[in-house]
Amino acid sequence: MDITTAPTAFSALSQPTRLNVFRLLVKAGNIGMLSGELGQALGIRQNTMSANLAILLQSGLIRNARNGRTIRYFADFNGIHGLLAFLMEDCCGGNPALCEPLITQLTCNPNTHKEDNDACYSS
Amino acid sequence: MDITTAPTAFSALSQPTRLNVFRLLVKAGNIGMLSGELGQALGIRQNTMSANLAILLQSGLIRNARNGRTIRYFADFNGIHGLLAFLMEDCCGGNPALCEPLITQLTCNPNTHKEDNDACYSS
DNA sequence: TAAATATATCAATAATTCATGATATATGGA
DNA sequence: TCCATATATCATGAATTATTGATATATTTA
Repeated sequence: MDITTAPTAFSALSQPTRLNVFRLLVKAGNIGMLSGELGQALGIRQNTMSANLAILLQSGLIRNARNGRTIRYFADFNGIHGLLAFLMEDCCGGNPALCEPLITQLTCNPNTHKEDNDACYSS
Repeated sequence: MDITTAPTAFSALSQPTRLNVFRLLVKAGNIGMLSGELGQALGIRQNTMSANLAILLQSGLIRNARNGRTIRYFADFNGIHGLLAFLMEDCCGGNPALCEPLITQLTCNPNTHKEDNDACYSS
């Protein structure tokens, strides 16, 4: 993530439908949601949803996987982590070593093995 | 922060100059930077910088304070925290109580009293 | 009060983005 | 092979956004 790619990612989140989609996918975690489910949940027409999902995909904040006729979308926690780390770089008075693990915890990643990310799942 | 205000904040970060400004202010912490310093640091004309600062101000991600002829700008860590908390709401499999303190730590707030926010400053 | 400095506002044009209707592609089932 | 389902792509017009030159406002100093 750098100054050329980060604005694209923030732009992807700057539109209400796309932000709603993203938040639904964050909540859905590694279960994800189908394109049609997202459209139905948010009351968005098919082609509009498709176009907005394409913009989110290109931003690196979500990913997808086809399964038969359906395509399932997921939040991409690696991409989210990269974006937030870039945004908050050198926060806390220029001590990135301090903030980095906090960002990692914030964006706890259901795509990784559970044992790599216990903070996300332990009580 | 809600679905009507968050897109405005992400839109504010979706433009390279404004994202550079924001990151400089995050690094500057409670020292902040003058409008003119920001323009000089980034090579941006005066009125363009003023317009972009106004957009960031309206987003709630930065704040300012006039001091004589100059106006000093600061990252608004309360606003940042609100935005990221909204973005990542119910992350980690729907356990907001788990993620909330992580977001709080991520956006450690130099505006608050040090003793309220030790994680940001202790080694 | 007049000049200088720092920043904001205005008006206009150029560029970008958005939702939509129509259509195309991909897959599965009869 | 034909049809139905799920999703993507295309072209277009409307709306929004960005930058710029010019000018205005606020503050300090002479």
